[in-house]
Amino acid sequence: MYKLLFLGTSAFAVPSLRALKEDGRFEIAGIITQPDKPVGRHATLTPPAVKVAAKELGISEIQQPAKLKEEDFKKWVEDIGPSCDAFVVVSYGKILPSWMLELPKHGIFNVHGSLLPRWRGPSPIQAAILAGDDRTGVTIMKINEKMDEGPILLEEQTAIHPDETGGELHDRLANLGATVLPHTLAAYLDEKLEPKEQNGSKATYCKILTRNDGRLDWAKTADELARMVRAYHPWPGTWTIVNETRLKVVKARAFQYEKLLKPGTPFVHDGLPCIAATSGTALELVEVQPEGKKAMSGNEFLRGMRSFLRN
RNA sequence: CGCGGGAUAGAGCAGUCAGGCAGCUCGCCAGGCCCAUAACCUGGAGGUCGGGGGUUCAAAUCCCCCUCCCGCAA
Repeated sequence: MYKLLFLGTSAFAVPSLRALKEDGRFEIAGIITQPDKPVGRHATLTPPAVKVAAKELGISEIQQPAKLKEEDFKKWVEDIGPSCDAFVVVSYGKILPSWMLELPKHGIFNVHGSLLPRWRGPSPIQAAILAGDDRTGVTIMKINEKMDEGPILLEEQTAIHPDETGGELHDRLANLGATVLPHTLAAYLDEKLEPKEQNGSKATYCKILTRNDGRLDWAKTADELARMVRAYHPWPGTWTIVNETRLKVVKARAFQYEKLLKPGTPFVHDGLPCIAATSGTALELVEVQPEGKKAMSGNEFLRGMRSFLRN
């Protein structure tokens, strides 16, 4: 059995953790995950998804260092690390210091949610949909000192469905990664697989997303905006301001609209709420969520908020 | 005690400030009209106004307490 340490935090990592745990070839010696964090309106201290899953799987050795250079943690990992064959990192959320890379016998491995070197960075899933890519996938790579630049063990492709949201693709890639991770890692550790260096000249990059990135910019075309709504659902979500109130856009459809309206102007077309974009395009608001309200169809939104019609 | 919005018919909302017949746009049911309808016309059913207490001749509306939902922020 290969001895592993698993580093992960969010839901994306859970299927991978589960797959390794349930595979007979590996032993999970411990978990490193982020500290419990205050979450939601009442700032309830909430454990990360990986911690919850680890407990379910009966893994008791769980480390949650706030900083990786913390004395106690460093001592712990330097003690256990060299006895491990490998570490596996899946959406852990912290950059590993170089001294950690040398600890396990055969290195540290990562599941990344894109076909590297395309979409290096922290939001590859949203980036792929936003860019209109028709294919994406997961990459199993060996971590080196540079972010997402390590040699590739395996890439598993999948088509992006035409209406697929970021959340849906996230879940599919999490599972896809989990199905290929155990045998890929085992093959490498068995010395049956030679990693390939990435072609850095083909690299593209994505940045970390915040809620502010979800503000719809009506100077773009409706097609771009519709892709953004799709890519950013449910995180970080997309929104705009209508009649001085914030309106989340959950689902939207782009269409051609020849009348000249200033970008950002709300109007009603075929009984549905729309907003003018640029280049003769407009976005139909299929499903929205006004602040303080639950999500509702565009139809329902119009029925109540008829001030939309004034514009 | 982080800031804020909300709960009224099956859905989305107005009415609350300033107490006085429970409303609007839809949906639903029945009928009519039409070559036709997600159109139009007529009629109808459907409400403990989130819950509890208080003030009042009278409370969706004013006062106190509680529950639940949501936006922001972190």
